[in-house]
Amino acid sequence: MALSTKYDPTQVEDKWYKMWMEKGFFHSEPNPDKEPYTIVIPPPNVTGVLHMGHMLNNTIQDVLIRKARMEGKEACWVPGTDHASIATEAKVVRMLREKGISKGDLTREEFMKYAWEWKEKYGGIILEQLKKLGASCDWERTSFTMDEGYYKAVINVFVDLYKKGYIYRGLRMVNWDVEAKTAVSNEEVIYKEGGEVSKLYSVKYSIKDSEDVVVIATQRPETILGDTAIAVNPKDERHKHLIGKKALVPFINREIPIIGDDYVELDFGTGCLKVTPAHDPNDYEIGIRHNLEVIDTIDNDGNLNEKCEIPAYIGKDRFAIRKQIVKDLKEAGLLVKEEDFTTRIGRSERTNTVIEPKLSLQWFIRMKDISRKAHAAVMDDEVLLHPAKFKNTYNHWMENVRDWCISRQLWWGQQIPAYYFDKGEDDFVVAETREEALALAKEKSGNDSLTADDLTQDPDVLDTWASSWLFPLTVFNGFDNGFFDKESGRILEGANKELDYYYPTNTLVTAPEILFFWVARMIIAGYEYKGEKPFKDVYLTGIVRDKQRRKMSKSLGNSPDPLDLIKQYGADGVRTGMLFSSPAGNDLLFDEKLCEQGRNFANKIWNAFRLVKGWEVKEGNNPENSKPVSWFTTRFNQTLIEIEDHFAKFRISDALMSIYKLIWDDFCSWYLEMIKPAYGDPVDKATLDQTIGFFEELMRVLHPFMPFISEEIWHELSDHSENDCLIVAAWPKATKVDDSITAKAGLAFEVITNVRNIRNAKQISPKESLELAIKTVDFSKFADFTPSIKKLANLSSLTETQEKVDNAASFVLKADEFFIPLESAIDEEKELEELNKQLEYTRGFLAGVEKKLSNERFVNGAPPQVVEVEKRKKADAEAKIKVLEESLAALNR
RNA sequence: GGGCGCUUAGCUCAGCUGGUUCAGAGCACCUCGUUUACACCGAGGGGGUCGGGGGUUCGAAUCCCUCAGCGCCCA
Repeated sequence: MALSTKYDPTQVEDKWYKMWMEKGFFHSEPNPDKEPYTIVIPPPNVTGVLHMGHMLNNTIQDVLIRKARMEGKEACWVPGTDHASIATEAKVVRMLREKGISKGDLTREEFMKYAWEWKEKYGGIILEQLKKLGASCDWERTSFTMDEGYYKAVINVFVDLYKKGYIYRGLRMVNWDVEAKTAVSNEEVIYKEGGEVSKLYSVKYSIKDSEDVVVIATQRPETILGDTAIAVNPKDERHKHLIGKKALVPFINREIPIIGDDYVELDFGTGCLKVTPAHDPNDYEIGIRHNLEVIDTIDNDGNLNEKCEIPAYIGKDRFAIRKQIVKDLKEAGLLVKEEDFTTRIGRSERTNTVIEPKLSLQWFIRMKDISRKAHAAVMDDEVLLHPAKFKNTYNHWMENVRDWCISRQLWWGQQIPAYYFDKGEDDFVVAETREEALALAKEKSGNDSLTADDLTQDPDVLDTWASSWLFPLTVFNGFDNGFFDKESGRILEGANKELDYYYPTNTLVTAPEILFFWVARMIIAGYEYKGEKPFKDVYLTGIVRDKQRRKMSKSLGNSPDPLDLIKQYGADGVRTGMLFSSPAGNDLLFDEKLCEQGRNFANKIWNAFRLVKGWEVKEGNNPENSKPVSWFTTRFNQTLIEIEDHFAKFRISDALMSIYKLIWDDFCSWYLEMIKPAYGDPVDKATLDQTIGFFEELMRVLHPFMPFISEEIWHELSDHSENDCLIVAAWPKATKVDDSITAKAGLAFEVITNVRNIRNAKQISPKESLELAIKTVDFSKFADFTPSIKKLANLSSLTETQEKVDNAASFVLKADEFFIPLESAIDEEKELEELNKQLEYTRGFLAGVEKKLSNERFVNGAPPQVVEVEKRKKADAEAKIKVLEESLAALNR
């Protein structure tokens, strides 16, 4: 059999993924005999394609779920996608525009048809791509946040929260596009680089019952008529005497208070700020702080309305009025100054029109009470955040939790189930269906003649997070009929087999940037509806950045295509590369070299497999190999314990590094070299069986990280029946082993390294065998590994000596002296130099230890074992110094 | 402006409640090597007074104070 010296993942990976799918290894059903282990995927946006963040995130989830599966748990990883209302709607609108269709020309139903078509076409891309990565999701459970059942769940919850009094309508500043006559999200507002040229006007307001005036600076004089205060900084010596007085709005002479507020910057404009709560987000905040009146003078189409109180302005465009009012102010002698000014102006991505900040009625969830349990859960470690530093951040957010605005002026999403039966602010009802709404509306209005046609459903949809916060409940149909009790507003216990079995899930793996948007809210929903946390552990990954620390993004073009990477390095290589440098919560500075390292690792494993597979076998055993075998058994078990510890602490990259070193260093560099038969010789059956056994154990431990190559080698190493796949093989359990052998092996390795070092220093070929003589009081301690030392250091003999050996290279370990006789004369000069260097270092070391030991307070104060260690260090150093001094004396003779 | 966090080898980072994991790992680097599983490799090696200063302690990368620089979140 001629196996390639290079491992080729392309064939192997597709083959095994297909096989795993066919055999249904990914699928889970509730099984009372097994402990469940559940992960719900952070559902990727339907608009997206796979990016490096997904790669990292899903690799970690796959590692966890595969390990759990091997541990014999009922492992269930639920995949899904998120409808991402803003992003998706923007994409669909753009797609339509390219076709020459404007959203405004479509009915809601027509638009939704296009949107669904778009979703069907592109919405599953990421999930398909995840399969290339090896993600072992239970694809039969794939969920989408706008699925029929999911949609209903979201509506159920809205109605329920409304009934419980958590939902209310309130004012909020939105970005209003006066041309499209719609609110747009922050993401859809474009700010031109470097700002836009505008003017800053200084305008005189008179002060009531006084000859004084106050001069304010404004960019938007057309909003003067909506002013409800003038603010100055209370620290401002120039103006603070004005606080408490009243100013008069130009032309209409409305009295407005002069207030003090820190928001006002002393050196901007005149230091006096006109406050127009209806037309500026900051002014709105000031308005709330000072309880100011809100006067909305601009209509939805951008024209001034009757609230401006000046008939000549009513019905005219805001920018026309800006010109007009500047002229009027000038004529009235109220305009003090007019200067050029560069400012940040937001324009609508869709229409390029200047965004009008506009107050509108939105839906909110009152957060304080509903989040109380979720807050405590994290603080009390009921839900564990990894790394724990995020507990602080979480605490801070929860303590200052703000009400959540859940309405969005969009169509793609769950339409808010509120129905208006008249124009008044309170003339609405909330119900799951129009029929129920009608009944409620009749009752509320007292008008029994209302018909379904008289009801108008709120056109807005819910924030996407207001659906995805239900994800861990909804993927198990938590709100379906029969499972959700509408009276109590609780999910029933014992009714839903799946939810009862899988919930709470075990681990959530996600990015810290959505700790509040998503994670906190899932915890809130979990306690509100199930009375139980949604997950036990939250693993927060870092952000994948490029080498310049920039976040990898498509728009920057600094992100490699993950599928290209997989083609180049194999999924195993890329997974390993992602994990190599990603401690929890730390950003990952991605470098393709990491994937290369992963690929090289796969190749290393492959070649170890080729070696073992290539040996001829003879019956019997080889006693010389028994110590190497016990040594590796010990190393394996020690490492396994280490790995379990890393996993318990969610240190996935450390766990991987432990395996990496176990395979590369311990198994390949030491163990295989020790038991390897001479070229052309067969291996004895006992050693081969042991070695194959080790290899299989290594593949088990490797499998969660590199599922493909491990599965491939598993089947090639020995005969496994068709269903005996590594993916469902048992995870090894650490057993108690003899640790003393590692010290003996360690000594042997040290000897080998020193001999090799001498070879290197003296330019002696590894092919040339050497003799080694040891001057020691206990020669027997080398016995166990003598064959290994001879083999790996290429020694023709290893003997004990009572005397120093002349004309030999030498080295010292503790009190033992090692001699390698050389044919050519040794360079005494160099030898002296080397010995002196070592002596100097050891004397310095000894001095330090002695200083410590002569300190009475150390000897009395430190724990006995610490003092003991120092004493041993002292003895070792003294012995070594003695040997070194003797060697020097011999050389100087 | 409020809050959180970071600074350890050229790079990316470990280092939990102070003392044998105490100065570490991986990568990169340097020297030698086409030897018989692997050059996607092997053998060996160099490199940091743990951001600066002060303090607590017998003992500090680790605890406290302070200064400097950086990052993130919220406004």
